[in-house]
Amino acid sequence: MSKTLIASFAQKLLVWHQAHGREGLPWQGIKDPYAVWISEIMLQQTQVATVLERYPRFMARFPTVKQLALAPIDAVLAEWAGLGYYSRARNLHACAKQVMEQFSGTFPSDPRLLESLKGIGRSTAGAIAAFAFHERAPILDANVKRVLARLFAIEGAIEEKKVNDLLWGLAQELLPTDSERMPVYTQALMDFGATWCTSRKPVCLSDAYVCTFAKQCQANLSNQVLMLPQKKVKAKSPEFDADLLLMRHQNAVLLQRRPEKAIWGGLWSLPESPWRAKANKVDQEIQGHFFSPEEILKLTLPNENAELGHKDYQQVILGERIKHVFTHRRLWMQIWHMNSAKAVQFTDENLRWVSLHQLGQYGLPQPIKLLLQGLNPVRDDE
DNA sequence: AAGCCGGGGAG
DNA sequence: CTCCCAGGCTT
Repeated sequence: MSKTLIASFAQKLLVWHQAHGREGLPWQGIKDPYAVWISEIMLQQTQVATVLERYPRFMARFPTVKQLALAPIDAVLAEWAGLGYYSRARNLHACAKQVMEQFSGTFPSDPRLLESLKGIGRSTAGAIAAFAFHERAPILDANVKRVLARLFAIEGAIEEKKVNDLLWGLAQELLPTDSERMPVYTQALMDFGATWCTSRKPVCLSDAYVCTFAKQCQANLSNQVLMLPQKKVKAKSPEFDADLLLMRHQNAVLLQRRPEKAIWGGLWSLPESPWRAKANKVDQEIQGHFFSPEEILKLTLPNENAELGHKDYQQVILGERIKHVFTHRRLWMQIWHMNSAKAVQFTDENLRWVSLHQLGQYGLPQPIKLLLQGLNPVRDDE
């Protein structure tokens, strides 16, 4: 490795940051560990533009770790709805309780202790320690992995442990000696990866600017920038079909809480059939139109079918067909509309009638939220 | 080591 | 369309 580059990297990066760093992001320059922690979790795998709107809202709703710890999980999930990766919200809540109980409500500064908390891995621990406590702890997010893989022309898929260990070692070596520089250095590193050393349109390949590291970057010197970092090829995501029951009783709709381990874990959604491998076109047309009300109930509410007796509903109407794309799956949801003559009381606490006006209090999957927003409430005087 | 977990923006 | 992202957890 280039000793010269390692020795001069932090200083050069800081000079770059002074001229080209991002400004005006609401979580920049924050010292409150709680506020730093929320921003770091929210920004995991999530775009800045999205977080820009949601971060202030979350902080206003849960201003302190104590208030977050005392809040019901449904309130946290409702505030998190639409952000995805809902284990983050569940872990956030659990972590707040941990901080209250194990650390008397004060975040520890030691990255190893931070890493012992729910939902905080090595990189997030490093970020919190650096931003809030000026600790000389490295981060290794996608930005840093890309920057380092290019600077040092590191071969091999970054998913491999050997490569990952190498990157962590470099991230540690490159840290500024002066711990007081850690917040701005960490911010600069992310800014550089996010705005200059980007995945598909890095500055070194345009003529807008000359990259600060053009003469040191091994990938640039060997014309390999777009080929690094290397990644393993992912399998094509499988496709599934599912049937969802949209049961209404006046202004209320029947919601069901999803199991924690599943996709959309812990959120409230419509009763849903098991997923099945997507059928071909002919099968779709055959199945699509021949479900009876009994069959829909049996598919989506197998254990509650008896409670929701046959006399309580009239007919089933073939509704929307919604395509939803996940990172590793594609799902086609067939919505079946039914009306219930009465609001059957369920013994299952995971089933609940919810007024259309109170949907905001529930964490709903984004496509379900959009679907239910399109429903017209029945007027009270009708 | 590999799979799982969302959603939206960029190209 | 595909790829990408201020990752971490589970198996």
